[in-house]
Amino acid sequence: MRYRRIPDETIKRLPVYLRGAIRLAEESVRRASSKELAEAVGVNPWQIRKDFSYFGGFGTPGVGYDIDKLIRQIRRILRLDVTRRAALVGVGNLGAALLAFPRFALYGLEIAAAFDIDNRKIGTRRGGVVIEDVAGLQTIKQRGIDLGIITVPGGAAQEVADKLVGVGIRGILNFSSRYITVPRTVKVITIDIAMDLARLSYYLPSG
Amino acid sequence: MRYRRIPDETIKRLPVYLRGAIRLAEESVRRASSKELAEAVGVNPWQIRKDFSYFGGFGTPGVGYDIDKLIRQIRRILRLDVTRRAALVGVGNLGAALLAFPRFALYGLEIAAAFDIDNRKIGTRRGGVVIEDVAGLQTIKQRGIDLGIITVPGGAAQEVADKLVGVGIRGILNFSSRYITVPRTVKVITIDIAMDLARLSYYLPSG
DNA sequence: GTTTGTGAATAGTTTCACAGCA
DNA sequence: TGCTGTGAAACTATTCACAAAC
Repeated sequence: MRYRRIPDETIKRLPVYLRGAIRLAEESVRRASSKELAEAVGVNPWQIRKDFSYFGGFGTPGVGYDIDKLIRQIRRILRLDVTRRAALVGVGNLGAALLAFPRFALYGLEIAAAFDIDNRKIGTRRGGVVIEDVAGLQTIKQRGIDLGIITVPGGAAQEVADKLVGVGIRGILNFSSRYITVPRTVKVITIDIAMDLARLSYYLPSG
Repeated sequence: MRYRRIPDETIKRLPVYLRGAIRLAEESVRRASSKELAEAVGVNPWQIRKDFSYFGGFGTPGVGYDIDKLIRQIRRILRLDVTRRAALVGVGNLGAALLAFPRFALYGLEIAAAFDIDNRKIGTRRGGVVIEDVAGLQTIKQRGIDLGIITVPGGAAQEVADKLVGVGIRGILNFSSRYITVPRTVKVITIDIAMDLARLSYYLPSG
């Protein structure tokens, strides 16, 4: 395998493969060919093989992929072999739902702290964490947190992002309705649910 | 403008432009150049101009883009000029949060019905709709609903997708942890929050 | 002078086809 | 024989540079 830059699209698919592999493992599947994997995750076989080839290939010719090994390898590439801790800012409806979200642990993720500005919420418990005043954001780096989740209203998003960057966060998941500006060293992934639903509308047959 | 197939990536950016334009309108901005728009939405100017050019171009050379006209045009392209109605299936934490989500109306979207299998939830009101038994899914097409939102646990996702497709839904937003198989005439957009957080981990500086 | 719209050039991604290994 | 890994080909998307419009 010669070195080539790894396509961003490949990185986007790795969690999809991980999710599929974990599910197969739960169903006690030990081995799968790229064709079988393809069926489980909805990506075609040659795409899967190509993606894995960027990392040297995980499979055995004539046999396929060992599911447990695959899970370990993808976890390692995504740096999820050690549990990643995230801080969530903004415990509204969506924020509270994420705090109660059961799926994070499966991927080696944990929401380890939650912050809000509402005094009525501060000090109360939600899904395993006690909600803190945003002033406490200062402390998150010492607490081993290196991901931020923004679930505040659009108007407050940039300010929160600045704070997160200020305390040394390098990765932000932004659920707010605003585009946020950060230094180039910080990676932002945006999830705007309303926007995705809006996009879906485009594909509908006219009428 | 010669006809060319519209890139999928362009379609993905249209809601981003719409979101940015709506925000500028709220701030009473009447006109913006591609450069100003670029700053507001985080996409570079030539990309914006190219994207708009697929639809014939919306601007005036030497002047820029009229914000109100831009909003109308993008709404029309995304077929959001008439309010789109969606049915949500699975009123758990995430489902309930989406029912209370304020942002949909801005894009001409409305969650017009919610379904669950839990008798304790059925009949109760959440964010403007009364939760119905999933058996009632049969009726949604008559009620002018043509989008589906799946917020059920992974194990039930395919079954719900089949039901939605069975009653004539052509667009599905899938929040579940499973890849779902649908006929080619149906468009599925997947949002897996845990997966996106997992991907974010990859971009973190090692340590 | 300013800013759009777009063909051409560049860059990036997917698909193919098959050599090579189990 | 069956399946992986990968160079090369085909395709798709982004960036550039500038003519045309205001």
